[in-house]
Amino acid sequence: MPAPDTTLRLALPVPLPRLFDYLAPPGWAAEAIVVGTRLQVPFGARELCGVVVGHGQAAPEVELKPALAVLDDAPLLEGELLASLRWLAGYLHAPLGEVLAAALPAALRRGEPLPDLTRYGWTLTEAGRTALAAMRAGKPKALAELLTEARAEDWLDAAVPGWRTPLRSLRERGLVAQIEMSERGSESLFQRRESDSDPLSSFPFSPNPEQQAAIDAIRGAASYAPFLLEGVTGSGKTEVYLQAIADCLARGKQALVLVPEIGLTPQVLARFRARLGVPVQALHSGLNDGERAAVWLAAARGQARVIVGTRSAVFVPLPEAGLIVVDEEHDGSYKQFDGLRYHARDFALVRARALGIPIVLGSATPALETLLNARSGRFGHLRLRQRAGKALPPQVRVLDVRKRPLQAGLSEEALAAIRTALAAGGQVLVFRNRRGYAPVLLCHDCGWSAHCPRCSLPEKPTAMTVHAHGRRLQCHHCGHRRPAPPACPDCGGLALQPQGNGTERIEAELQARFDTVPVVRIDRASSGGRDALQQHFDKLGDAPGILVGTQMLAKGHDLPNLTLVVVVGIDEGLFSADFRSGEKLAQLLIQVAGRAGRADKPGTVLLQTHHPEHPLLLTLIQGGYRGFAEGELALREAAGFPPFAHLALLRAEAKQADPPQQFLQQARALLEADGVQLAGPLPAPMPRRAGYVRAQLVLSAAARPALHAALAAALPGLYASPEARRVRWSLDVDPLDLY
DNA sequence: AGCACGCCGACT
DNA sequence: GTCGGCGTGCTC
Repeated sequence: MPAPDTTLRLALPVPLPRLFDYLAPPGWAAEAIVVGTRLQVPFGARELCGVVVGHGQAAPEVELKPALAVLDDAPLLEGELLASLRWLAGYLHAPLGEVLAAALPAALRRGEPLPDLTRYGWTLTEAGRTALAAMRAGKPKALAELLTEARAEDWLDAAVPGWRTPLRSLRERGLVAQIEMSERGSESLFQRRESDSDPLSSFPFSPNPEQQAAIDAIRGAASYAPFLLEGVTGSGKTEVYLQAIADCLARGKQALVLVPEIGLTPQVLARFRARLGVPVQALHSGLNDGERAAVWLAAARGQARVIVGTRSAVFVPLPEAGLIVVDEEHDGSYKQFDGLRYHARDFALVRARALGIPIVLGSATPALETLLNARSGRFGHLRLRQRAGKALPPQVRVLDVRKRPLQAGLSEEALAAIRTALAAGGQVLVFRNRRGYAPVLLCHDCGWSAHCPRCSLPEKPTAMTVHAHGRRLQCHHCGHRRPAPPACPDCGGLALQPQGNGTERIEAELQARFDTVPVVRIDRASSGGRDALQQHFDKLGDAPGILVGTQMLAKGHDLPNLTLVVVVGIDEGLFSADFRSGEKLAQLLIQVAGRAGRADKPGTVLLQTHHPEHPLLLTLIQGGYRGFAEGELALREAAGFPPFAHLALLRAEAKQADPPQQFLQQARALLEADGVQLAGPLPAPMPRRAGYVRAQLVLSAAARPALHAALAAALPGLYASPEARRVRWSLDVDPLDLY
């Protein structure tokens, strides 16, 4: 008979690549504490909350400490979720403790007790009923009138913004009392429906044949089945999701819906709630820790049946899982950019496989990875080609701005088009392609820009980025460097300039020129949140006006009067240091173009560029996103980039330049392996940020196993190396950006 | 990552 | 004379 297990193996939230063993707390047998339970333990000079991930026998070489307390009666992490998280730790080469910490809601990660899932509500007391008639008109009275019926707090949150202020005055006078309502998830939160029968039943929905085929395919999946649902804006993807979710609910299963950060608007939630007719739990950054923990736990207990959330919602437990939907699957916000660098879409696929359920990835502009999976037959490919309504596609025109005078980045032609659109009573969107690109040198006279002569394909050039205050150019793929030319090598002109006009300057210029209409700038700095964004749109109304902004404006709120979209700054996307920039630009252009024009008024899209003949623009305009994607996939294959190769990026930064170089040099030596190409150490394309010098090492391999083997072999040495202590370093498996 | 321990400058 | 700078070492 084997010796009984006497120790507990814990995953702790520290960036150390190992587990820690403890004795059971006094009065406990180690065997009685099951895997997935949280324990409070002493750790050095502090206390931590860790998760039991195994048992063992006492090792004689180290003196083990006893744990301080058992925090859960039942395992918090178990089954498929725990198994998938173990897999994720291996895939990301991250400590299990860090992965589990990322998966748990913050309150539970800190060791707080499980939240109370009781729904509380408020209602009038006897005294309140008596006093009601005599109350003065005002907010307290209005609230008191509502509370003649018992109202749940979540109902009040939705129906009466700021209700807690008048509530306080009522409570202080003893007019209201808190009561317990039914459990979270057990009743409809936001509407009483006349017909409480089947979800969706009271809404007429007649799917077109393509929608029906998609719904049937998802419904017919009995086990793991990944689908790409490809359809342009307005083609009815959401209806397909809703039908598939309703079907999943009818089978008694839970559904998880992931949406991008900007996609989780109150409108989207309201639509899901209204159409499904069951409670929909939202999980997003606007919730406080207690609310997040409550939703997470409600999912774990099977009380939450539909969970709609952003990236981190991919970590909710789904004991009765039936379906996962990833909307706008190409969206970059699914990838976490600091801490644990996971990709929620990819992890959702892993979970769906482990859970044995269908998963739907929806997009009008699928990521090339996803498209390749669909093309190779690994994913089912569902297409929605028909547009609801009869909105006409916008007219797209390319504006050649070479040698044209620019006002804050805008050409005379663009300004004239804006003038005309405003005069006709329309609204204008001036869209500035994403800021934050590494600076690239561009000749304004002829459009020339510097490409790496060593590693560029002629058709897929890799731009060299500007370093050393404009004196030097460097390729961050292969490290090739050369001095920046004093004049354009092609046309001899002296109009070489790093790209980039911020939205502030564009706004100022437009405001000066068009002082009779409102000019509203929207970017992360100027818009404080979802509500603020909506207020900006409200401010504009239907009247002529100009919106200036980046990313955030690419989709979302409908602007029925938007007749002209001007896109500037696309050259940085055409010629960028990053191999994915073309894909991102194509996705963005399709998205912004989709915002121009409505059924009755076709819109116009103007693309300002120094490269009117660029193949990306030509294929996109002629062949749409699919045309672009086919060409881009061929180039990626030829150049050996994802999805035909697999990358990992080792980054390091420090206040001085030397330690990152030394660390990465050391890493390079450790990572040398068959089937893995290494590039670097190189300065990061944006080498300085917040006083830190950043450098990186790119790993690439044709086959994943070789990449992972090299990482697994090298990481222990990296953690142990003295160089590692002198830098902040991180490993990014499947990086989205090479910077 | 924290947190302690450990040796050298400007302050009550 | 101390408070405090952050270098390096460890955490079952």
